[in-house]
Amino acid sequence: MNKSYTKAERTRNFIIESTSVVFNKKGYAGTSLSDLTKATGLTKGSIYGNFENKEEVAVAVFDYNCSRVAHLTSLEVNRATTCYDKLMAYVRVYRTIISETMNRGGCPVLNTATEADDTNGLLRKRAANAVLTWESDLTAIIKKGIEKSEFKTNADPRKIALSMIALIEGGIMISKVTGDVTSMDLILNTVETLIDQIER
Amino acid sequence: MNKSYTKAERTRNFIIESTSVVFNKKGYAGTSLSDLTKATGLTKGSIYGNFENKEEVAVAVFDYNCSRVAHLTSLEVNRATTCYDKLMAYVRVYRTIISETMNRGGCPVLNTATEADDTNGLLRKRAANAVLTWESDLTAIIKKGIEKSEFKTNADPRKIALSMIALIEGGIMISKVTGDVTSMDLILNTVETLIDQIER
DNA sequence: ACAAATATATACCGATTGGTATTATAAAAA
DNA sequence: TTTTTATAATACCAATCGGTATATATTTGT
Repeated sequence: MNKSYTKAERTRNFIIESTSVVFNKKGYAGTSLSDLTKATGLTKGSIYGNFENKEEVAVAVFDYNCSRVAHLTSLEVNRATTCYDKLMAYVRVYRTIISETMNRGGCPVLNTATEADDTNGLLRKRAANAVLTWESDLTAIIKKGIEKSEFKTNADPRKIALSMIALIEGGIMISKVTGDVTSMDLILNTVETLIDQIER
Repeated sequence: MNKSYTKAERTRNFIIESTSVVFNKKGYAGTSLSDLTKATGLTKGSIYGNFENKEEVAVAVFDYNCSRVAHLTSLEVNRATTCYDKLMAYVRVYRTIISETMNRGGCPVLNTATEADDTNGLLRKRAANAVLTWESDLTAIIKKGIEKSEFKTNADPRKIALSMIALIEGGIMISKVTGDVTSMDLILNTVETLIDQIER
């Protein structure tokens, strides 16, 4: 009975997965229902049988796109033992996934944040939450690093956390729009320097 | 005869100025012709008498929005005498205009880059060019600073330039989506540190 | 295997999209 | 001031938009 996914659940996931790239590339306003039927091979009726409206698909897709990155990140962060290495894990992850990220339309957080901040409250809140969660994850690591005397006591956790996020997101934007991955590489070097500088 | 602007030129500029915010907030795909008639008080016929299509308005608006920031920046940069102070001028400018930038829908380069990179070649190229120009402006200042022995000889101009841009653009995204200006403030502190560290 | 329940496809809806002739009006040149 | 030219408004176009009611398959529990 509940040993397997129901048909609806599988279709729902299928819709989410097969529209995840088109939504991330074209954005919420730029993606039409016909884009969704084209990407899935399903009809409008089938999509609206599993989702209330276009917005609900977009939100589910945003969550999915974020969870993909979050999964890879937590995998690498949890593997690291020291706080220093946990911070460096973020750099490693983004060095690894930058090419794939660019092929999939860029960072979903950046894309959704810039599109939705003035147009769609639901998506804006979702993107804001992703940023704030990321920030608190990083500050937690830095604070613990200070406690464990890995990091200097005068390090500003929020400043470091926000600067890391800004560098990574800004770097994706630059590399993506210019089509030059070396930009991201140099910017990630700066992130490493930033981390090195709070080491005791 | 050419002492004043022709009617068409004035209308063109009027359309650009009065749609500059709505385009920056809603994006290219999200802005409809009816948004343009609403913002201008003009009719479709009038707009299409001065522009070929919606894309041409969007491109002109992008140029206008960029020139606004570029003007303020060059004013502050040209006032500065040392290369160190020229770099710091960027921080001063963004500290000053962050609130207004947020009210006007965010940074046009960031917005256009993230929306157009996979959807609109013309706008993508425009945004890419804005980033590359900004990069070369900054690297020129840093290189000159190295020549003049203001900056360390081992400073990597492109790395510093790209990191400054990434921090500023990422900072705008974070502050805008979370509605918290203090984020941008802390991130601009990191930009200052970055500049301080290449000083001899 | 068979009903009941669920999921998908078909066909349609009014509204809005970007865009265009054509008509009316206002500005420039004579 | 009149005539010519350039500009703006009106009215319209097919296509597409997001969304829905209904009919048809397809799962699912029995």
